[in-house]
Amino acid sequence: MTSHDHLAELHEQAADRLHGDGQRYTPQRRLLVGLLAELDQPVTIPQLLEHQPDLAQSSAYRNLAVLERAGVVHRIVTTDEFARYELTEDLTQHHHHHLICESCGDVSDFTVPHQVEADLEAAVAKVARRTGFTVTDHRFDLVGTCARCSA
Amino acid sequence: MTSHDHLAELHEQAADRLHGDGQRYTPQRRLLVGLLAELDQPVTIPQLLEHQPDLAQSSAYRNLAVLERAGVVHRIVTTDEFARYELTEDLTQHHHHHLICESCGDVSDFTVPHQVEADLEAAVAKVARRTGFTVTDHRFDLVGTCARCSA
DNA sequence: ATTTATGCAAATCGTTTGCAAACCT
DNA sequence: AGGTTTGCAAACGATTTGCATAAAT
Repeated sequence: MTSHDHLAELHEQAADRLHGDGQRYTPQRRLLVGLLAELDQPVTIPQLLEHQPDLAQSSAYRNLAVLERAGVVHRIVTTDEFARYELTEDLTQHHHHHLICESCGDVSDFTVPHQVEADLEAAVAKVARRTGFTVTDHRFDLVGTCARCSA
Repeated sequence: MTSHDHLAELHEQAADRLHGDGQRYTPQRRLLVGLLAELDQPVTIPQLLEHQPDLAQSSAYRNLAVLERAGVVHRIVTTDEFARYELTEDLTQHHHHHLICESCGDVSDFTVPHQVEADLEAAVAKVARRTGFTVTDHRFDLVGTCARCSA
């Protein structure tokens, strides 16, 4: 499967989810999805606008909110003042976690061994049972200093 | 050891850390530390002001920032618009994680079995080695709906 | 034609900051 | 006195919203 096919499939899935939510897959929404796929790491809205200066800021906020409600993008809040957006895990095919750099604010992805992930899941299930909390998502993020900033 | 002793020790440790950072342990800072100890869960500044309406909002923000720099409190950002504050783990003696309710915004603590925590630590160390990232903190939080909200 | 999306500018709201009075030491 | 902390009100800045225009169906 070529990268082009991947992209085509991604857009198709995005369109499906938006339509399922009664929304259109407009050119600008398609553009945002394409950008997020290309950048392949959680990005802020200012970063998106840098790549695409002709996007209106308010429309970017609005469309990312629409995409989030439809389950196409995921919004993450770290430690700084900007929210970051990335494609949802089930569109990118891999469950991952985040390395959050407190110095430059950058966020990158990492994965843990399958066994560790399975243990985490088991612990989550137990906590849920014990507390009556309904878990929809878990986050296992590392906070610190990235290689570039500590150099 | 009585709860009174606990509190006295807490204040002593807080004072030490502030002094080590060249700061004073003023009555208002002591009040904030006492409140956080009493509430025993991450709270927003509006919540703190509810409990202590005579606190000036700006001073609360400023003093919590001072306490954070001195390592007495920890600031956490969840999914809503408010930052939350709690005493740092080494002052409360137990490593814990957070249950974040997307419905009411409430944050409560939970712990996982020691073995799971150890596996996590090992995975963290491996990722750090592989990526050159210096890890100062990890967060393992569950996002979902609390028992009260799903009732 | 009617509904939905877009872009601009203005509003919102948690948080930060300037400044003068109160408080240490 | 000299430096710090406090409280008020004003400023800040990321995000949201009102409204008029432009697409889309």
